[in-house]
Amino acid sequence: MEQDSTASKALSRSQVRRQQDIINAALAAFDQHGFERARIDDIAKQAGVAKGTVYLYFKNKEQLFHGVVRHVVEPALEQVKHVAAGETDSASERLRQQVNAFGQLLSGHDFQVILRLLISEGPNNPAIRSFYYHSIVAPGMRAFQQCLKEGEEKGEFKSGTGELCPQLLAGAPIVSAVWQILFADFSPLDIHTLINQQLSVFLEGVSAT
Amino acid sequence: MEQDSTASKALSRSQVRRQQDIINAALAAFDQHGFERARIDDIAKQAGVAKGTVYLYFKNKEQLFHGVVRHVVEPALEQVKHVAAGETDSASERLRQQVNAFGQLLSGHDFQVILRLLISEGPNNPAIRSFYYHSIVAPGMRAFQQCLKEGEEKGEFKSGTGELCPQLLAGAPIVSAVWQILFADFSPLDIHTLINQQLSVFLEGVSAT
Amino acid sequence: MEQDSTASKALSRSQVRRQQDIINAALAAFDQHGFERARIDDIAKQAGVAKGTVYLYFKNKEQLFHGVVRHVVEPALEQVKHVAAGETDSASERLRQQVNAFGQLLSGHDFQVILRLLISEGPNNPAIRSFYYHSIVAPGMRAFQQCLKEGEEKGEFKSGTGELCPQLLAGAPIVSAVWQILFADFSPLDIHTLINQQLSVFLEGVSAT
Amino acid sequence: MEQDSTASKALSRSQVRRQQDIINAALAAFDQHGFERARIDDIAKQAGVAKGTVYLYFKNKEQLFHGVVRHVVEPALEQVKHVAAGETDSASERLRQQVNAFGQLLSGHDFQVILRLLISEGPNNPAIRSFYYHSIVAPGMRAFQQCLKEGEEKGEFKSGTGELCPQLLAGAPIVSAVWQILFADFSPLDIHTLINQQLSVFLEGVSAT
DNA sequence: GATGAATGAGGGTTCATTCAT
DNA sequence: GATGAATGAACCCTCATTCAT
Repeated sequence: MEQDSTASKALSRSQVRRQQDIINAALAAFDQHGFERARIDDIAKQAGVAKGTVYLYFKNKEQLFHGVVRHVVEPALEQVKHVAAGETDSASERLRQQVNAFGQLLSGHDFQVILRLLISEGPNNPAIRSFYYHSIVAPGMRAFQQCLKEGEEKGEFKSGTGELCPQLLAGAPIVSAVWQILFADFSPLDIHTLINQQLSVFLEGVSAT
Repeated sequence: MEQDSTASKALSRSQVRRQQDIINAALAAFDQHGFERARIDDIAKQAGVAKGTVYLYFKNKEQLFHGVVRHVVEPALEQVKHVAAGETDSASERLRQQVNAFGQLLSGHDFQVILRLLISEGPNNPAIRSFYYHSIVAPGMRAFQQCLKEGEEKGEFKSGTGELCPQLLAGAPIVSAVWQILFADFSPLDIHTLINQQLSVFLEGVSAT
Repeated sequence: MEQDSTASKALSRSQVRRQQDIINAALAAFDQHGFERARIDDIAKQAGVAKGTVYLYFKNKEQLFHGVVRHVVEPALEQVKHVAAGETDSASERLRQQVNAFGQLLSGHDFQVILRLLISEGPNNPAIRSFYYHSIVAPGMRAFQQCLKEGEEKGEFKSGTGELCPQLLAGAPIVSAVWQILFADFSPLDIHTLINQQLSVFLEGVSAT
Repeated sequence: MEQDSTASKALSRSQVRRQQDIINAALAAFDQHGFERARIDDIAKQAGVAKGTVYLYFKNKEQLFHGVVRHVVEPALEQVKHVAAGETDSASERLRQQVNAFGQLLSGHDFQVILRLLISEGPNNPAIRSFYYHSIVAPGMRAFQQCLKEGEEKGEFKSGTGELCPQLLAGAPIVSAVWQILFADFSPLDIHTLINQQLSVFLEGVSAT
């Protein structure tokens, strides 16, 4: 009944647990050393299993990488749908919620690791890029655009707002995450501050009057 | 006296040429395969030198990476200074120029490669991050902030604008570059369009009236 | 009392069946991939049992190999005794029968597989070589020699024939089998043709007059 | 001028020496343990080079195997041509020479090792089988058949001899080699004795009278 | 200075064997 | 007894770096 829809084979409770352990160990190792330098041996040790066991759950290192990405991204999908489906009257308010939700995701450490891994390995890994794009990015952009359009139609936003690139709204979250990855130890940057500033300026900039 | 300020030893004309060849070959290889997977062997072949020769110019692969980053970043430093020192009366106009210049940089392929490499290898390479931060990023952010402050003082921008994070203005260029790296083959995104939209909305949002 | 003389433990009917299944699967796998490259996993799957089950019937891969060899060789032992004990008057005729019987064995696919495995693995496996030598080869050679001697004594073969190496008569069957293993796909060779030609020439060459 | 016709790349004197060392070490290791169980590490050590060096001379273990086979087989090709081109008047005499030459080859340890390796690995390695068949076996068989035909035409051999399978004459050498590989430690068998006996009986069996 | 053959540590992956269920 | 998940030693091959020429 409560079959996991994405699992290729039915796994027992303890097997699921083990797989999670391996994924978490891999996430930590990828974070610390990057994909290439992460050692399967270390991941196994960290997960408390033998090296060979990793290969019972993932065909090879690349599939393990896929597993890690899915593990971090999938829980966010629900959230994305939920926020996108929000039914607030005010377009501004919905935009605030959506951008904040997006920022919430990218402020989490795991998501930043995935972003970094994606940028590192993505160019040689179209499959993972495709998964990420179609499951998170494209829906997110569509939701942003929908807001902009509706806001314009309702007269809340000035004319032309609906034609803006939705990527504009991703600016603050993305910049924050990249800054966090690269420059956090030279100068801190609070992601929510940045997002709020962006939202304020943006909404002011597109408001109808 | 005719010592090159960054090189540890004086290089003859042909040696400089050779070093450039190696750096260009390395840039191409790092772009194509990422830092870890790029082979010194291939780089040497591409540069038309023997493998050992690479080690005459760079102590090891990591120093070669540094060389590549410097090679791409240094020419931009002049430009940054120049734009920052621009003396246009209008703060809006200077901001436009500065953000456009920043976007110009990040729209170049080489700079996108460096951004990607930085995100990939930076976390394990504080030196390179530091170099990049202090030579490009910090000055850029200072220039942005200076504009915002002056604009507010002159009454061109509304009160509070000078306290905004300068990173806000990096949003469009950074998002464009990341998008280019990851999603260009799923959906195109023109960097200049995005920057212009961001500038319009932003300036509208902070204008004094 | 109803103990199987070669098995270490009494096996039930269904267990014997299982053991046979495993042996047959192993024979097929050894044939297809050779001993080293054959996977216990595949053998188990092919035999319709779990991997661990193989180890209930055979201590390890080498013992499984022994089992396979015995499985193919043992049924032939009866035949060898029977033919060797043949009581035809004519020495030529008995020789014909014996060599043909030998050829019959070696024309079978299973026996060719065993020959190949023996040549591959025998050098590192004196036990298996010894078993094969003492159970099949030595008796066979003795039977050949007996024929030659009796034929000479009876005046059917010329003087000195009894001193010929009995291995001479193994020529055609062995060459055929090796040819089959190695060169069948470049040029066919019919084992029975070769044996008949050998017998004709040989008998002509040793006949008394 | 004295360029080696088979080498893909020109090798210096010392490189040729090194390649020979590696081949010899590999031959010894393959002999002792078989192809699969032979360790590149051991081969390198035995050859007095580092493990990586083996891969400078051979792309992988299989190419090393090819190299070993060629190394043993190629020197024999000259001999084969020479003997096949012999111009003795008597067909019997030429046959004697040819079979003895064949036996000479197969009595050498190296050739026996190659035979064993071929039987072990050949079934999964059509290329090596093909090389062996076309360079040694087929020419040998043609030479035998030519002798038989000419002997019959000259009236030296009885009618029908020209239609015999040439493989008949390979009997003694092959049986000797296989015996040597498998049963030498149970019962010795002198290859030249066997060959001489085979030749005597055969020639007696096909002589015209 | 330039070369490229040689090095050898290192890592992903396989697979015979074990053992808790 | 039967299972198959878990183990971890073993091994092929790669590649950054060195150094004799």
